Amino acid sequence: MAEQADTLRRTPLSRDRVLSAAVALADEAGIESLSMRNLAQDLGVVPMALYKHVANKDELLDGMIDMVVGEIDPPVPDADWKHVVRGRILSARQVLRRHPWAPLAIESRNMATPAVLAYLDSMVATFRAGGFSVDLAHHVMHAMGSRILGFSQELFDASRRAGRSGTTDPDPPAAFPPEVAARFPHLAEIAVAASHDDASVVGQGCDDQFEFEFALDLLLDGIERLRQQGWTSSRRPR
Amino acid sequence: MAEQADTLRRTPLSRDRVLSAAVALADEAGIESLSMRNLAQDLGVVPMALYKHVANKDELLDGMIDMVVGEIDPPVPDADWKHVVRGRILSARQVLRRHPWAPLAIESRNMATPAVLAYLDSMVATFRAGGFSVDLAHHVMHAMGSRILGFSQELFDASRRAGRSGTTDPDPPAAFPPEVAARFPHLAEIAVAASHDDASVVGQGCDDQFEFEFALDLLLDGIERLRQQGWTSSRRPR
DNA sequence: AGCGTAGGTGTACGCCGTACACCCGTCAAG
DNA sequence: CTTGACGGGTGTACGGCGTACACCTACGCT
Repeated sequence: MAEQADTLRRTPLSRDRVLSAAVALADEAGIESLSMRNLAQDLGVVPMALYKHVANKDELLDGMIDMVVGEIDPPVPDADWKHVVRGRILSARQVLRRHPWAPLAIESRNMATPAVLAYLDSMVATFRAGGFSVDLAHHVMHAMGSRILGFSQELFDASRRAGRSGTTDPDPPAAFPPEVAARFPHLAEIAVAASHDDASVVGQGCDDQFEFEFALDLLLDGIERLRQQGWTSSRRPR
Repeated sequence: MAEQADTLRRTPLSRDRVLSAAVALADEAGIESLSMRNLAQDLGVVPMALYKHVANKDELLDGMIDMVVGEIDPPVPDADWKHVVRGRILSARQVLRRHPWAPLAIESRNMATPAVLAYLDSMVATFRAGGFSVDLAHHVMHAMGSRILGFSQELFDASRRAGRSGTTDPDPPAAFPPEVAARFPHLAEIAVAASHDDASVVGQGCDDQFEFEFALDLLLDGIERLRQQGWTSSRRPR
C-alpha cells in the first residue's frame, strides 16, 4: 500500500499544514520539544523542507500565535460593553487553556503579530463603543495587560508545572511539602484554606477559573466605576 | 605582567561571582546572549568551570532570579496595608526595570524559587496583618498576579523591543507606520492620543510608570472596597 | 611527607537552527 | 513532442549550544 504513486504518498505540505502540525506538537509535547527537526519528522519530511513555507523558527512561532488567536470568538453584538469584553476574554482564556504554551510564546515575541493586533484593536473598539474616552480606553487597555488575552500569569501556575503537558500526570494534590510550608507560613495558610474548601475541583489547590474571574471582575468593576464618573487622566505632577 | 603568580591572576570564582556575572551579562547583552560559554568567557574561565558552582543552566537562572528578587526593598513597618503593598510593589518594579530580562525568566521557570516564595509570603503576611481573611488574601494574591512582582506584562512593551537592551537605541518614536495604523484604527487612535499628550516623557508613546500605577491603584482600590465590606467567597454554583 | 579534595581544564557528544547546492516532477510555451 | 523554468522536497555541512566524563593541579590536613 505504501508503494502507491509517489504523488499520493502524502498531501503536499503547505504553510497551514506546517503551522497546524506545529501547534499540535506544542500542545501535546510541550513548547520545548518543538524543534524544526521534530516538526519535520512529524510531517514525514526533511527539516529543510519547512523553510519553503516559513522563513525561520521565529516566523513559525508568530504563525502559531496568529493561529491560536484566531480561535478566539468574535465579539457578540451587544449593547453592554462589559458583557462583550468579559465574554471575549473568557473565550480567549478557554483557547489558551487548550494551548498552554501560548502565553509564554506570546510574551517572548518582541512585537505583537497581526492577529494579536487585530484582537486588541477590536477590544479597544468595544470600549470606545461603550462610551469610553480615548484616554480612558487607553489606560484601561494597559490595566488589563495580558489578562485581556486570557492569561492571568500566575507566579506559580499548576498548569505550567512541566513542559510536557497533555499527559496529565496525576501528581499529589498536596499544596507543598511540610518543610517548605514551615518556612512560608502565610502561603501555607492560604494554600490549605484553598485546598479544603473546594475539594470538588480537579485535585490541585485552587479553582483557576474562579481566580481568573475574580480578578477580571475586580478590574471590570473598577473600570465601570471610572467610566460612570467620567474619569479623565489628571497626570500626576512631575 | 600577566606572568604574576598563577594564584594572583584572578579571584577564584564562586557561586556569587558566577551569578553576579550572569546578571550583569543578561542586563547588558540581553538574556538570549547568556550562554554558559559566553558567561565563562566573561569570567576568563573555561565553560565547564561554571558547573563546579551551579548545577546547570536552569539552576543558574534560578540563582539569578533569587538575586534580583533579593534587591526588592523589605516591607516598611506601617499600619496601613495599602501603603505597604503599594510601596513594595513599586520597589519591585524599579528592580525589574534594572533587569529587563527578569520577568520572562521568572515566568518561564516552572516553579517559584525560594526568594520569590519568601517575597510572596511576606506579601500575604501584609494582607493578613491588614485585616484580610485568609480567603480574601488568597484571591487577592491571585488577582494581583504577576503585577505583585512589579511587572504589568504588557502585550506590546517598548522595553522588550529587542533582546539587546542597555544600548538605548534612539529609534523613531512614531507609534507605528501609517499602513499599520490604517488597519488598526482604534489602536492608532489611542496611540496618537498617548503620544501627544505627554511629549515630555522619554520619547516613546506612553508613560509606563503612569500606566503601571493606574492599574495598580485600580486593583488596590477594588481590593480595599472588598475588605471594607467584609467580602467572603460565595463560590459560584457549579 | 603524603594525600584527599576543591576547583579549573580538555575533549567529545548530541542537539539545535539554518545556509547552500542540488535534484526532480509539473506544466506552459515553442 | 520537446524544452526549459520553477516550485518544492533533499543532503550535506557549519557553528553554537548544554553538559557528561576523565583529567590535572594546587592547597590544607594530618
